[in-house]
Amino acid sequence: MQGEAPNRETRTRRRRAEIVAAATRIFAERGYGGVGMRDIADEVGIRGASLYHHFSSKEEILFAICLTVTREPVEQNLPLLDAEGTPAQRLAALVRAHIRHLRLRRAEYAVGAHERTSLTPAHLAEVDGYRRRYHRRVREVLTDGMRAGEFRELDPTAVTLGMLDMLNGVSGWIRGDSDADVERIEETYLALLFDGLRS
Amino acid sequence: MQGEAPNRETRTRRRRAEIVAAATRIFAERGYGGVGMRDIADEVGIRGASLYHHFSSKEEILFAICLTVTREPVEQNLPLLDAEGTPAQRLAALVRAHIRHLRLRRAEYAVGAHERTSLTPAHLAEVDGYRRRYHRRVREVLTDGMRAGEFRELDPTAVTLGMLDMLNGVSGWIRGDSDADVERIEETYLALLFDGLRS
DNA sequence: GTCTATAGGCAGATAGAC
DNA sequence: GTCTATCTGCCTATAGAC
Repeated sequence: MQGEAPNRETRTRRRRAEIVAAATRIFAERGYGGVGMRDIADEVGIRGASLYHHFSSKEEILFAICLTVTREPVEQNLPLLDAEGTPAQRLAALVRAHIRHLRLRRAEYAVGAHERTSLTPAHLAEVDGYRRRYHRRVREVLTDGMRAGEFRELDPTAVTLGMLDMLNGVSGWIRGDSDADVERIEETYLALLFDGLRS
Repeated sequence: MQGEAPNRETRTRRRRAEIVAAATRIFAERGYGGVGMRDIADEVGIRGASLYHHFSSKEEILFAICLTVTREPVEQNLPLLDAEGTPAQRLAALVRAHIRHLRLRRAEYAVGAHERTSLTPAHLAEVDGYRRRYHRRVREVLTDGMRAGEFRELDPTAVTLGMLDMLNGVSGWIRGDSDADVERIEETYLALLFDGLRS
């Protein structure tokens, strides 16, 4: 049933999400090292010590942020590469989905890009696992397209890295732009990636 | 005269450069917040307090690092856009120069990209001034090329941002690669930017 | 689940001798 | 220019009441 009063578990989960959202905002502004647990707590409206009921450490909060920008793209965007269509069509769908997801989670992307070095080695390894999986699958589609003659023969690893750096970089400058602005970014990036600058 | 014993001023400048180099290495590894003044001093072989003879704060060291990756490209790469040749030829020269400078200073680029939020507002403004100047001049050449019909009509701002994000992203994954590897990156990126993926 | 209170440690920075 | 010694404050995390 929908619309019922949320049970205890749901309320706890909501609080967790609220903490992660608050931390994301201020980590993005001032950096992980420049933000204290008290700052996060203030933003949520509770005391610093209360955060430890939800997370065992500050780094666990950062880990949660980093996971959403590496696991979600694997789960939500990669399936588009398994759909029907030519490699170019499927890659274009992924580019669009990538930019849209990034727009939805732009602060999380910015934090993930800048603060990875503050993760514990174990957490960094897990995050990087998702990242590598994403890169590998993109590279595969590029290679498929080259074999099929749809793409020109270029170093697929360098193209994957360049393309994803270009896409992820959007999190560094995109603002709360309108849908129209985001669509223009998509069109420009697709045109640049597929057909290049030269007329 | 060359080869003379360095005077006092030169020795002091050398020490400053040594400190910046050491700080760059460990900031890149562990992040600005994860590194203490004692860590930097250890790397140089002096005591923490001695650093304050050369820099008035930890943030001043970060500022020095950030300046080298924003001022040097303006001074060394931008003049290539004023040389002879078509916009495409001049832009290609800039792309090559950008990648080569970035390779030389890859740790500095990585630190500059990740730790800008830890700069004071005044220092951030100065660093961003160079960055904006670089972006503006690149956008101008793109616009020139579009007007001349050499480039396709695309949003020049989005292309500038995408292109520079792609280039700067190289600092995140390039290792001490051979000249041949770096040249392959240059060729792949130029091909992708100018002619795109589609065969 | 949130609070008050505080432990415990570490970091940036300074003073002043050599 | 580098040292030893130290101040001062902040920050993560814990203990235990409500």
